[in-house]
Amino acid sequence: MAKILVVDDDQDLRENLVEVLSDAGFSPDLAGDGNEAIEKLATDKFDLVLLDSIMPGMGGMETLPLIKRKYPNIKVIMLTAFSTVDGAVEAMRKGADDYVTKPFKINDLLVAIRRCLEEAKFVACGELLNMDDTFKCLANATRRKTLSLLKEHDKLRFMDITRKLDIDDHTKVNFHLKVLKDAALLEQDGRKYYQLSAKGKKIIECLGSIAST
Amino acid sequence: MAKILVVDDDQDLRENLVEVLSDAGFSPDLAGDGNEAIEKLATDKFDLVLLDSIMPGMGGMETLPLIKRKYPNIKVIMLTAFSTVDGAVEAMRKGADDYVTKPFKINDLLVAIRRCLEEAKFVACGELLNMDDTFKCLANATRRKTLSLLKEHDKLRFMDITRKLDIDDHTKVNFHLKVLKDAALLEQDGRKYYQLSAKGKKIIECLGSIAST
DNA sequence: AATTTTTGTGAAGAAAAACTATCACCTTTC
DNA sequence: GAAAGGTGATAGTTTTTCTTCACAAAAATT
Repeated sequence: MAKILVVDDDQDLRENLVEVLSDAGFSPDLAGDGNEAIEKLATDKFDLVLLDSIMPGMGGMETLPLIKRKYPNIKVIMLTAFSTVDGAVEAMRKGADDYVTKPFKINDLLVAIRRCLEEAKFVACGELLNMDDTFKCLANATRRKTLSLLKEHDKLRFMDITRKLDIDDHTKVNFHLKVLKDAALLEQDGRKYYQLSAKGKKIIECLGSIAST
Repeated sequence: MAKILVVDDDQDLRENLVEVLSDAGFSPDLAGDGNEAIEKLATDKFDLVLLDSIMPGMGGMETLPLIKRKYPNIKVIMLTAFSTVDGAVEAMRKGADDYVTKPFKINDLLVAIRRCLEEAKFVACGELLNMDDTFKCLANATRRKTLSLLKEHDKLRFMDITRKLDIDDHTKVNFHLKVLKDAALLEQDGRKYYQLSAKGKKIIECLGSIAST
C-alpha cells in the first residue's frame, strides 16, 4: 500500500530493492539522484523515501533537508555506505527518520521501514482532524491550561480540573470541557475521568515545542 | 548566562567540565545519574543538559526520553564513550539534539553547545508569542491557506494572494491579512510583498507535522 | 434512613468577539 | 486618465464566550 521512493545511483541495488519492496507489499518507485527524487516527489505522493547519502549529482545529504522542508510528513531513511557516527548524527539533525548502514540485511531495512510508516500513521491522524475546531480550541488560555494539566496528570475528574484551574464556580468550566470534547482533544473514560485523546496527545506534543502555557 | 546541567558519573570529568563551562560563561550544575538529573530539572530551570549515556543507576539513554517528554524545550547533548552508529541513531531518535563522542575536544563540545543554544533561542521566540492571537489566526482555513501559500512561494503581492486563494473580491482578503499581520505571523517588506515572519515560519514548521492544509 | 453537600452536566440568554460584505479612497501601472 | 493593485473603516451578521439557572447522581453527614 505505502508508496516508497528509492533514491540510489547503484542500479543493481535499486532494482534489487524494488523487487524486495514489491514482495513486501509496498509500491516502490525509483530515482537515480537527488534532483530526480525532487521531481518525483513533486508529481507523485509518497509515504517514505529511501535515500542514498552519496550519489553523483545531488547527494542524499543535500537532498534530505530539501525533502524535509517541503514535505515534513514524508519519512526519510538514509542509506549509507561509509558510515560514521558524525555522518549519522548530521543526517538525523537534518531530519532523517532513520539511518541504515550499507551493506544491510534486507530484514533490518524492512523493520526500519515498517517502524517509520507506523509513526507516520500516527502523524496522519492529525491530518484528519478538523483544523478549524482544533485551533479554535487552542485559542483560549483556559483550554490550553486544561490540556497541559491533563498532560501532566494523565487523568483528572471534573472538580480536580476546576480547582487546578483556580476557578471558583465549577459550572463555568463545563463549557470549555465540552468544546474540548467536541474537538476530540479530550475524552472521558467510564468513570468520568477526563483524559487526553490520541489526537489531544499529538497536539500537545507539537505544541510543547512552541508554547509552554 | 545559559544554565547547563552536567550529568555524568565520572567525577573528574564532571569537575573538569564545570570549570571549562564556567570559563566559557555558562552556569553549570551537576548530577551524578539520571535520577538526580530529573530531580534537578524539577527544581531548577535549565537551558541545556549534557548527558552521559552510560551511568550506574539510570543511564542517559533511559533518562533522555524522560527529559524530552517533560521538557521538550530543553536541549540535550549526549556524551558517550562507546560510540556506535546505532547508538547515535537511537539517541537522536529519542530526541537528543546532538551527540558527542568521548574523548572529545573541549572546543568541539563548546561548538555543539553554542549551536544548540542558538537553536533554542529561536524556539524561545515561540514562547513570547501571544498564543491566543496565534491560534485564533490559525482557526481559519483562509488564513492557514495564506500561510502555506507564503511558505511555498516565499513572497507574494496582495493580488497574488487573492488570486491564489481563488477569491474574486480582493477587498475580502484584506481582513484576514490584517489579522495575520496583527498576530505577527506575516510581515511586509518595503515593496509591499507579503512574507512569513520568523514567528510565522516557526509556526508553519510545527504545523507542517500535523496539518497539511 | 434521611438529608445535606459535593460533584457533574445541560441548556438558554446576554455580552463580546470574529467574520463578512460593502463602500470609500489612495497608489501604481499601463 | 483609466484600469489594476492595495488599504482602511464601518455596519450587520454570525460565532464564541460568559453567565445563570435547573437538575441529577454520588458521597458524606446527621
